[in-house]
Amino acid sequence: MNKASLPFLHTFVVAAKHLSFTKAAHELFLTQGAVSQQIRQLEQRLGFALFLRYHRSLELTSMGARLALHLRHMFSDLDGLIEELREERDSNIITLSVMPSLATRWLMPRLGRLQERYPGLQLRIQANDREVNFTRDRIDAAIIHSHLHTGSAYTMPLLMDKVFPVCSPAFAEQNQLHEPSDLVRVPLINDDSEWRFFSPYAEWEAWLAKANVKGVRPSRSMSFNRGDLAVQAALSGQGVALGRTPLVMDDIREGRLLKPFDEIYDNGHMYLFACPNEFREREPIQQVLSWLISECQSYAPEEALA
Amino acid sequence: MNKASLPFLHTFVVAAKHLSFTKAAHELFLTQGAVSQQIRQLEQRLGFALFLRYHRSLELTSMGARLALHLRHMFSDLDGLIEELREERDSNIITLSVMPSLATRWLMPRLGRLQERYPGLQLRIQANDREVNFTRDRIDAAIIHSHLHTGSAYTMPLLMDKVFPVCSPAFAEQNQLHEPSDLVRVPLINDDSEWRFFSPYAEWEAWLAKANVKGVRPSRSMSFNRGDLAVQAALSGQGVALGRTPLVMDDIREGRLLKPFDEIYDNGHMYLFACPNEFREREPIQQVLSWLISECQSYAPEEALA
DNA sequence: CTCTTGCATTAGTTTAATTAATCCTAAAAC
DNA sequence: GTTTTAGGATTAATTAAACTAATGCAAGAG
Repeated sequence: MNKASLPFLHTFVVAAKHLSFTKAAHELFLTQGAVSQQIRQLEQRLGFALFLRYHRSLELTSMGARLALHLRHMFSDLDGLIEELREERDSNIITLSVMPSLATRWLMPRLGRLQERYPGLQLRIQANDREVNFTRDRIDAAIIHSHLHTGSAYTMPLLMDKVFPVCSPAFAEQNQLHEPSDLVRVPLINDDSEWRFFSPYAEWEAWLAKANVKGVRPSRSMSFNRGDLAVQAALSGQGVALGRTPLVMDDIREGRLLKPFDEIYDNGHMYLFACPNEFREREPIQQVLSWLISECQSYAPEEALA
Repeated sequence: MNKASLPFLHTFVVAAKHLSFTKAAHELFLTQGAVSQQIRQLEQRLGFALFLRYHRSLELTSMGARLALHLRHMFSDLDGLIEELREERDSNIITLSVMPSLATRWLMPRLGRLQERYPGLQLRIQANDREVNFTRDRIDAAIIHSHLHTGSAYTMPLLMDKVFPVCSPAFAEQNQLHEPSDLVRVPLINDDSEWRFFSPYAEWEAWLAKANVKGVRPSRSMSFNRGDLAVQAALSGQGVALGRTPLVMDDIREGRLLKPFDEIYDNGHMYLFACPNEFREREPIQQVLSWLISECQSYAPEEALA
């Protein structure tokens, strides 16, 4: 295939539709001669005939017919995609990908304020555990859990992700939790949503090491594959869960959860806003981001967990 | 989509591959400026950006990335099809579509002589009941069963298709079949491969009417959905089948089947060779056709059934 | 601070497609 | 049988477009 032949293919499709160079020329705002020449050149380059020329009529060869069919679909698919991409550009609907745990325990309770601030904004939340891929997925932006910089996308830090045990106030009272070594006596609730197969208890182990606790085996505990379920279990007094700041800050501030020890394990991760570089300037993206930032500042985790 | 943008799409794919206008220009034997302009124009016409330009590097926008992906597949599919069509043109392998009944009872026994005559010829028989469609199917030629002219393809009559009862000699003897009305006493074998739902016994009824036989109900007989099976049943003495000339001529000539009555029903159909007009001149098609014609002449049904 | 690299831009050139006019053929009309 | 007509082929001349080459610019490397 020669690149130069490409526009001729369009002419060919039109000619094949009409089975007439004259009519095709009219549709394409060309002269009959131009169409005739384009088709002739195309046939030369392809190496096979597309039309059978009769007295005053044309017929597609079987190759020509198959090529025309293919091209019709090709062009309409291409038009479809371009139309789709154009609509995307104009759309006010932002699709935001968020991890399910953060979505339920942090984003959802706050979404009302976003609507208050930007009533025209249409946000679609896509709760998803997969790592985001802006090329593959139809996503405008995401809140990701990662180190500072990730790939080529634009990122903006939102929330520090620190890790520490939490439980319900009643549970702490009942089990006399005063110092980390008291954990030996109680059920530990684990969140294995990340690194599930490689090292499901890594965070507990890291925290226990930091707190210098020996002899506690997190593996005897109950385990959930979603962070919010682990918190939920702690809330209902099932045991001690390892909370991450954003997932438990509201509950701690409002007294439903308790942070019985001071030790904090900082895994170096954070929650980041991310979007393709070229989306950074889009108004609805800016609105979402500026709202997220103000939301994170006014309810800073440090404050809540002091 | 503008027709004029089409060649630019190719440039875009190459530029997206290299993420460099300079390298793309090199691959395309153009200057860097030409690529730059093409991409700019393309972006204008599409209405959205394809690349993010940085200091000394490019990045695809998410729209650009999706478009590039689509186009890569599109071009490779197109190349694939064109390659396929070219191979077809050069190929010596002829695919001939034939109805299964004619294939087994007429064509197969003769194919040896074709190989003798044209040892280099490669023939692929595609036994198929569907009506052929040279645009849809990958078929070079066909033997069809029809009236004289059919559509726009090139056709050449091969064999008259006349219809008359046949049975094995032993069966005729046993059942004393002398005149058509004797059929009242014996099982009739039906071939409902055509018109199965509309009027499965049409041909028997037509023949019986022609022979002026009353009171014979073909519907009580056994029925096959393939003409060759009906003949096979007659050969093995199951009853009287309605033979069509080409399917039974060999068996009659060699005494395995008998034509007990003189009446013949001519349904106006015939077996025709058919191929797309543009294939008429291809050497292997000519060989097949000339062999078919000579085969039909040297073993003319009239002769065999005199 | 200078050099290099790579994209953008522009005016000018070159290439290629398009037109317009004519030719040709076969079918339809007369 | 002759004429007319319709539609594709062909050609030289025109026009439009793409491309080049040169320059500018900005950022990162040395």
